[in-house]
Amino acid sequence: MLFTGTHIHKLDRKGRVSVPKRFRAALEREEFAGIYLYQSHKESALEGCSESHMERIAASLDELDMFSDEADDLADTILGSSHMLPYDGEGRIILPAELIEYARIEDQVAFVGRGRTFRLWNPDIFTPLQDASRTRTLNRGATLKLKPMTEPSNGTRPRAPTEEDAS
Amino acid sequence: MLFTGTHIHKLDRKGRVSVPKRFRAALEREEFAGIYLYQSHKESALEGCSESHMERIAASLDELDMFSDEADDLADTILGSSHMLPYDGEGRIILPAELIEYARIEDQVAFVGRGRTFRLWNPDIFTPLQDASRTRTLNRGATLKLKPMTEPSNGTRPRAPTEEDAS
DNA sequence: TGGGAAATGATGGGGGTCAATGGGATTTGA
DNA sequence: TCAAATCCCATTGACCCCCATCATTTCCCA
Repeated sequence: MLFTGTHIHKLDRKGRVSVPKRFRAALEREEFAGIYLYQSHKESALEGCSESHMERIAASLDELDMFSDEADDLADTILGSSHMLPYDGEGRIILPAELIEYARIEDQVAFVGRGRTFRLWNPDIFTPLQDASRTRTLNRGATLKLKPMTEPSNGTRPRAPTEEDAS
Repeated sequence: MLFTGTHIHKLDRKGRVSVPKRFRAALEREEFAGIYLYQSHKESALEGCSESHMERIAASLDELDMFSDEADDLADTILGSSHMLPYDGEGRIILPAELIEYARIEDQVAFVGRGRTFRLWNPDIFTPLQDASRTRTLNRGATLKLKPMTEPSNGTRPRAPTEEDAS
């Protein structure tokens, strides 16, 4: 299952926000009923993913040289600052104050699908960035080279940086 | 199965439009009963595809360097702006207001087949473009080089790698 | 081959259901 | 014992299920 689309939901005065039904559906096979969030290191946004994806990240970090600066930094920024957020009975999470502040979220939250992961934004910040993104894509004449069809991926393949099928 | 031909359907006052029977037939093996739509970067049109095609797009993005600017932009413009639209019992979808506005659709929608994908247009905009494009093709004396046939086709073999783009 | 019947696809619209939201009550943990 | 987290229930409005009708095409048989 993929995370797609942009869904804008309200942050209530208790700091709760509904996770879009479509995203919950994409996660319903997960053992943990909830999501993981951590600060994006590049954007004023939050990165979100499933428990199994978080395990994949941890496994990838394991493979980096254990004492490299890069592994240290990634471990700190991702694993160290990640929050495990369970749903309440209505499929909402409580957004920790630290994350609200980091992403400069006010009364609305945009859930933006990115395939295997998603991001949370203040919609007022995201919308202009998305427009800029679209313009750059157009100017760049970017085309996406599609992979050959394979059987439906279940996302369990470790993300080793291989160069296979560079069609 | 391929998407072929141009089919003009009516957008009703609830914002619904029937997906052409031929297109639904091309998708009937999909797990998700519906289509994906997103804004074309190049045209005043909407791009449409199947769930498995969207999975392919996501998988291809996964292979680009995860933190590259280009992958980011494509994720925002395709995955972030895509809409997953299920059929109702009669094979119709609800066209989101955002997409209606983007493609300047009024009371009719043209579904135009493009092989593995298709596009949605306001027919008043598409028809003149189609005429122009046909004229250009004729003047250019364009020919299409066909790929050789591969083994006895019974339709069950996974497709050979293609270079088609996601524009 | 023509015409009428039947099947199928497209369109219109009513109403029930459920996702999103708000807020009170209860429990938990420091 | 207080504050925060969780549970629970109410509200509302968008979406989806259902059915009825209309338009085409297909089929069948004279």
